[in-house]
Amino acid sequence: MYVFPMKGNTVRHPARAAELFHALADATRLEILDELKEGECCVCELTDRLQAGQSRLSFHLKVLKDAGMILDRREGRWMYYSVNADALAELDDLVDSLKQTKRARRATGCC
Amino acid sequence: MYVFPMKGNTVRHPARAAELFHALADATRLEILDELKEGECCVCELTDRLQAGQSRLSFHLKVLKDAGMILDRREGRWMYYSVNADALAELDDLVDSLKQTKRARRATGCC
DNA sequence: TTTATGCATCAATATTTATTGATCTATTCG
DNA sequence: CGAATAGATCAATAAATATTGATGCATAAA
Repeated sequence: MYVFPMKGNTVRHPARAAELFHALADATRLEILDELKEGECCVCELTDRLQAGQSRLSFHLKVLKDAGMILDRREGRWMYYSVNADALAELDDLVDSLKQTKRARRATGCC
Repeated sequence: MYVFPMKGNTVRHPARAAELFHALADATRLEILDELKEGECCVCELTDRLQAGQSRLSFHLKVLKDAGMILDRREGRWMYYSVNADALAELDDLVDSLKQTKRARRATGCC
């Protein structure tokens, strides 16, 4: 399981980077994120919008949540999910690190 | 299989986005990319550097190549692999699109 | 033209991930 | 309280991925 903050790169944290990318490596999960980024939303609303079964969505929501991509919040009997902005920032860092050579990383003193 | 250019976002191309993220969703493949970004490199050198079997590396190199993440070039009996800069740009676009709301996309006229 | 090398590909297997329907839990409302 | 609802979790199965060793195909050297 991940621990924030995870400022860093794929060299130092390949397993964590893989987990984050894995969470994004599924069309259903990307569609969930596309819904959530419009604003937080409960599962029953997602089942309507994405025409997907409840247990299927719960499964994918769990993958996203375990990877830290989304946050959840209970309100009565509803669970509201939302995109985790920290994870998006982490993703930016990871993608940047894919572009940096060792030399560049040494230069910036990062990792 | 992907087709460049794939300027766009996860909303329009969730399957392609998933393919690209999937290619990155494995620690071995990330380590391969970390090597390749220092410069192009043949398989036999990767087996040394990553202490991994040849067929295993060939498998992962194929995943990366099919996703468009890397390019290959034959020279004599060696295959040289390198990072595909276009794919890194595409990845940037995808990550950006994860952050954009529909409203924002409409505003920029992108997709 | 034989032999060796680099690497792709295959076959078998193991492991992981995804889907479906069923069940369980928590919460709310009568 | 009991009934209804939202959603997590489980069990069974299916499907996709990964690993290993073997085989095959080019290229190159002898």
